[in-house]
Amino acid sequence: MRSVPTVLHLDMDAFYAAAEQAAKPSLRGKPVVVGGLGPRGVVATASYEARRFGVHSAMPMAQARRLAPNAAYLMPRFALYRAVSDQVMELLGRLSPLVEPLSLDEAFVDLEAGGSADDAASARAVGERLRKDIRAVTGLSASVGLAGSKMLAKIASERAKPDGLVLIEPGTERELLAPEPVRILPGVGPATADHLRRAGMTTVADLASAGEDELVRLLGKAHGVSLYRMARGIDDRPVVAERDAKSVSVEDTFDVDLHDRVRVRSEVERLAERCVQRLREAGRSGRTVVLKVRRFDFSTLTRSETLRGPTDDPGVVREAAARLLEGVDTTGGVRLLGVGVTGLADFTQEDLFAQAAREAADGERATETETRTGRSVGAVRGVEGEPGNDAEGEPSREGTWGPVGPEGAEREEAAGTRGRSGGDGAGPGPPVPVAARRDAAQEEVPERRWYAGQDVRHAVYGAGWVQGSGVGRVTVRFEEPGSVGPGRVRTFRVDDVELEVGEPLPLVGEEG
DNA sequence: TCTGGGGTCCTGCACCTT
DNA sequence: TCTGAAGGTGCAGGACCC
Repeated sequence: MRSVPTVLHLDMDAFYAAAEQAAKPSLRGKPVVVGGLGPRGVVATASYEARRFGVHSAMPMAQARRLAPNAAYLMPRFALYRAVSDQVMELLGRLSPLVEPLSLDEAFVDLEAGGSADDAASARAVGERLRKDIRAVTGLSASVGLAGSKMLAKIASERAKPDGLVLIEPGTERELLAPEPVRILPGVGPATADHLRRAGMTTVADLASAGEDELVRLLGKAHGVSLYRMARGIDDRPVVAERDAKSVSVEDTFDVDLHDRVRVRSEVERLAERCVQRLREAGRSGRTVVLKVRRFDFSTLTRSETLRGPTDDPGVVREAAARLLEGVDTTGGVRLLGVGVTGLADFTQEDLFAQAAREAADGERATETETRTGRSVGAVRGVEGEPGNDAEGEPSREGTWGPVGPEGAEREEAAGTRGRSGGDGAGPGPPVPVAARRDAAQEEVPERRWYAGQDVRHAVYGAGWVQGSGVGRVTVRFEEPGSVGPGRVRTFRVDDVELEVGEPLPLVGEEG
């Protein structure tokens, strides 16, 4: 808690949807919904125009389509969002060395640590200038909250939305929070709110007057203590710049529940390989392998196994995940599978083994190697019984073809669904999984697939984006972020050789 | 109506070691 | 040698966040 409002919370307004509107002039002022387009997709972000129809984040896509049938439904394009996010984070970095990104579109900044503000007036000025700079550089609007703590800065930015700035003067927080519903406090979700409601507490004032002991009794030690403090406006959490990931995971929801046990197993192995690929890209290894299964009835269970040492070997993770699957009953069907790795380290058991081997080979300091854990390598690898898996181990890191762009893997993450269903004709359905793409590429030239919102380039008409595709045709609108007014629409055969995948264009000219 | 994906943190229980 | 308490670790599930 500070006596000056120098904790800044930045939140980009309807970020994904706003970025799409900035990239596609014909969508400006229109309802836009970004999310998974498959039958089990959900809304990631809805533009403010779409929100007027009742569409909001985490809503099933099918429901969103019923509420706003005329909205534009687009797949997320993380390469674009990440590029914009990098620009924004760069601006924040100029204000302070202490910037804590929460996601692509949100961050805390400690203005005091950066010496950029030391009272309410200077903090407000910094916030307003930041909003102007963000608009100039990205073309997008952002909301800013300023307060003496992270909790209140976040509440302030929520109140500032859209496109505003709210400063909460230190000293006024208790009074401000008292009448608010308990859900305003971080960490209070639907379950906790319901729990509290049953105990007769619906407002922050109710929590503050209930006392710490009562909240601990209801919610447990950690949650109860922190909630009591927050209810009284006390939040001492510092802005933390560096935070190491603690786990890496991948998961897929299937368009149709899987019943075939062999298929389930092959999907688990494929997910394990994708997980290890991500792990390796991050330069990490992990010790505990986690399998996640969501069954037909939405019940979810996890199974985990801790290895003797950290690994980034796809064969080891694949086999561990397969072993975990053995103990799970999948009769009735599986709608989601996931594989994750926790207990991350910057080295692998194999590194230690190699190091120990080198030292042993040197033969000079035999006693020193005693304490190393290299001896358990045999166990980690040996259990798997796959001494040769290194050769086939590493999955393809490119493995894309046709219209699936360089950020294919990211779209796959966000699409939420997999498989071949063509959807409703407005889009070609979710992208083809990496493994399937690799297999197909080896066999024959597959039909090219395009998805709604995708960037394309035509040899004659230039840059544009896919409006929809189906029955062998793809419809493209030719416009760029800087275009004046909606661009022209043309329809092509999906295999038109003059049409190719395009790169996201900067939302604002290079000068911006 | 029908519920994504990638995370973090906490709790409770079982088991093992000291 | 046996027993019980305490603490650490592994595991599973739940809640929450963006």
